[in-house]
Amino acid sequence: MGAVLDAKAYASKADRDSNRQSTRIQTINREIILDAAIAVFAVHGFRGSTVDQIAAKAEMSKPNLLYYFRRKQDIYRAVLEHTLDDWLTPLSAIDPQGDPIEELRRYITLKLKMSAENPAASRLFANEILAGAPVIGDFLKTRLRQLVHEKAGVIRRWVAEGRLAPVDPTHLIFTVWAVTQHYADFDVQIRAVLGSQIDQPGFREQTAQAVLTIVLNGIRPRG
Amino acid sequence: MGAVLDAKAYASKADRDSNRQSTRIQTINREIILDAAIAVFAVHGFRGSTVDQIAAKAEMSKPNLLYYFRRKQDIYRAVLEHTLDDWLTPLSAIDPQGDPIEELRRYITLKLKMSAENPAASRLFANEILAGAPVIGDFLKTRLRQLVHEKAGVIRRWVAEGRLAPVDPTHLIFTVWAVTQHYADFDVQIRAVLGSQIDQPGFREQTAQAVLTIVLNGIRPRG
DNA sequence: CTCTAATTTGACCAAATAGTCAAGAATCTG
DNA sequence: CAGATTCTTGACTATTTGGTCAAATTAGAG
Repeated sequence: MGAVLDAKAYASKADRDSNRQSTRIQTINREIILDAAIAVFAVHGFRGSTVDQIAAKAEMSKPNLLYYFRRKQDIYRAVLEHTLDDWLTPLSAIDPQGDPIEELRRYITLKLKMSAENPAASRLFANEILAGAPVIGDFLKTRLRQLVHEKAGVIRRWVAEGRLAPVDPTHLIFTVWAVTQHYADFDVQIRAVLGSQIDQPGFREQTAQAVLTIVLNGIRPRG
Repeated sequence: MGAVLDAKAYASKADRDSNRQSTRIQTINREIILDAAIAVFAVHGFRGSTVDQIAAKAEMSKPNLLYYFRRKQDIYRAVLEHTLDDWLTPLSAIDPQGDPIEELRRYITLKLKMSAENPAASRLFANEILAGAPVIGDFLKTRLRQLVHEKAGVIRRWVAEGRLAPVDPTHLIFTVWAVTQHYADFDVQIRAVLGSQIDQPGFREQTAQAVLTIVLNGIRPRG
């Protein structure tokens, strides 16, 4: 898929030195920085995060970090860029030729899995959206919008063919997003309510089962 | 219900002067400040918001604002306190004696209404939770936890009596929270995807209808 | 109206923060 | 190994930010 957000001038000193290929150290350190940055931005958002925090988490001096990404904004954009594609893949993968219930089951399961395995990515988006989507706003209005319209069309066709109960396709997609995001973003709240049982093996499967029961039975056509 | 979070020393100069009653001006200005503060904190969270922003939105000088709330923390706590009770009321109101489907329909409808009418409150919580619930953590682990356990018990009984399809009660509550919060917190994303249709009259009813269809049909026992 | 207490604010301070820079250290290339 | 390049960092600057304070203004009680 490639560059999702508009490339912004030059991100670093290394970049500015013509478009030479990245060195080994550059590759390693950029990865380290992005990993540290997503953890920090996910908790406090862009405004609430500091370059020092990211540098500390990356175990790197601040000037060194700024050697790879000249400005805080550049780190932030890079992190979003780095995560955005992955986030859309599950929806893209819904297959119009497949079995409706099976496709949606797979979609929900995959989304829940991603939320569980990479909650920081989910929280990063949540923060960006809460702040008014200053960086990914255009992306939402173009790429995301188009993808949702496309997949809503698929679901609408399934409904028309009687293979799904009558349901508003867009709101169905929103509902799935809502629930899957929730388990990542509100993890602290869920932990507070459930206590230790969240760490028991099988909790994830149990969650998936419960969500699938609620959502799928709601859209499955009555016998 | 009263004080939800632990009172923290004295919030303001006025408070410190013994527990004299609030003056007219105090009442007005505290209200103005809290209104301004919720709008600011809802967008950028605690760390990302500045006292100057709040003062500007309240059309008040910063020292004047700090005359009513001595520290940024105090404003933040007051805003959360001010909102927390309202947020729980709908769940509290679920009546074990009522009709299951009717009770849940009312709960979901009310939650959606609150999200639509006061999205800032919803986003304030979202930010607090994303930041790790530093302030309301205790509240979540005590009051919220207890309330959820109680209402989960009610739902479990309904299921046992065959008045609801088999469903995990806690996950059902989480699902409802997820969806209702989503329409407030991710408003920007929803707007980006739907475009202008979100502002058409009847959109809220349409949303409620769609959500109720998905969730309720999923838990309604099959004929 | 007068006196007191409450309210308001300009000017200020210390700490935090984004970002710079020059010089030293490590790495790579031939 | 030698020279060039890349990488790293201590020390620094300008700006932002949370919070203070004394003095001026306004509101309220009698």
